[in-house]
Amino acid sequence: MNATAKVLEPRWERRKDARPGELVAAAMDLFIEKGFAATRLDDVAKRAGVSKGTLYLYFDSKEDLLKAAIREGYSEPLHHGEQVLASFEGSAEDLLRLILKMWWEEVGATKQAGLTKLVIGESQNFPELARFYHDEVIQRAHKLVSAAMERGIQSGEFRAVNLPYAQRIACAPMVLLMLWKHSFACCVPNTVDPQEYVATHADMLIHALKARPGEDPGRGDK
Amino acid sequence: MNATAKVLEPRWERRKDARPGELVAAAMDLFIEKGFAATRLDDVAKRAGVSKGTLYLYFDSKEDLLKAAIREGYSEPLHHGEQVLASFEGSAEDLLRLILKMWWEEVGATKQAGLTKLVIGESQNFPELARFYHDEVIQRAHKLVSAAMERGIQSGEFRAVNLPYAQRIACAPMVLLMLWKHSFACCVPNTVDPQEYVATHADMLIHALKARPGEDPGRGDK
DNA sequence: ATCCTAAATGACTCATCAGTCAGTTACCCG
DNA sequence: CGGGTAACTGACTGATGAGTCATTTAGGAT
Repeated sequence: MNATAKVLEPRWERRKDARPGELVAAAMDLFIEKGFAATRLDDVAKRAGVSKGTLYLYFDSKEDLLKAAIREGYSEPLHHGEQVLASFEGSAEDLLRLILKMWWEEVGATKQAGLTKLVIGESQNFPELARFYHDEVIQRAHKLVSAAMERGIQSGEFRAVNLPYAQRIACAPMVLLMLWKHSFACCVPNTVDPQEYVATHADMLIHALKARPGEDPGRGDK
Repeated sequence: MNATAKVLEPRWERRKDARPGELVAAAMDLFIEKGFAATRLDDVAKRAGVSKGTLYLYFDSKEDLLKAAIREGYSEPLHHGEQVLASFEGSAEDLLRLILKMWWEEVGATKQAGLTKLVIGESQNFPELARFYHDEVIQRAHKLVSAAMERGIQSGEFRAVNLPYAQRIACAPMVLLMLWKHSFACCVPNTVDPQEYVATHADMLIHALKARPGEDPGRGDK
């Protein structure tokens, strides 16, 4: 070392405000990369540039850290989707296509998509986490898609499908593509082009929903 | 027990042929119930009525045991599906509806559905397992659905959709319902009726696929 | 009856890691 | 400048569970 180092270089800094965010970011990366059980809190702390003790100054437990990562990862794209829904002025078809496109661009294509897999995998071990994810993420996403479809049904653009189920079925291919990307995609590369997948899904969905003169209107009030 | 017991009752029996099957059955139950990491091999052995040492006479490792459980769980329903496909004589619509119905009855509604979740969750930690599942289960299921859709396209009953993608999109809601049942269903009960879900999916899918006179026959582009 | 061997046992090792806490030190305030 | 405090450290504990292996014994062979 040099002469100044032993005097000036502090071994660490006090950064109370920045720590939680840095820890959550590190945790998100590692949870997504390795899975929940296989991620060591020592590694999370190291990546965030602190020791494990510091981690426990800001989070109660490993589960608490995961919950924070989920909240962090999904709140923004969901908020964006809700804004678009509120302000969009166009056909229900275009709205639905836009929502699917945004879903992929802002969640599916990002690393956050991996969080979905985590939650599904850990839901048995952490029921409270599952409930949290259900209420804060799934419900909001479902409301978005429901609202777009409902708009089309009201205007007569779509058939009167059984909304709570049709809406789930509209979401399923998007969720499964996210899961695919974080499970089989690495073992079996280049099998799915997300662009084409989402485009095909949107087309099939619209085709399934569009009202056509002289046809059965759907099974809406089953 | 009785007077003869102390002489005649053996502490254990030699049952070389029956052990592997019993161990796999026990492992499947516990893996599905608790997840892979949370399942202790001591418990698997206990449920199968043997000690952990015996387990290692028949399986190399915990991963090996999981692989055996997967092979055991899916080979029969897949085989049944392939038989039906080969012998079915009817419209492509009816074939597709039948396949979805069988999928739910023979896999989705049974405990085996939980294995899908396991594999997705552990795919990062065990890439070889992921590849195995992809080749032995996913590929075969995809071929089934593809073949049914292809039949409809050939006969002019269905539109000429982008088959590799449309087929994935047809499977996605089924897979996601299986995952739902083994993740959020226990925390948020009674939200989804599988019968109605599968019925709605089948209707939407057929609606999306059916060729109609005077409409664009092709890939649903605008 | 008794020998032989392989099926079965279960106590053991050893590595892992979440969570703790007594001690250390940056940095603010007077 | 030098005291106080709260941010930070990292060695430690305690629990857990996969995988091992020396020992026991069932049960067929002779």
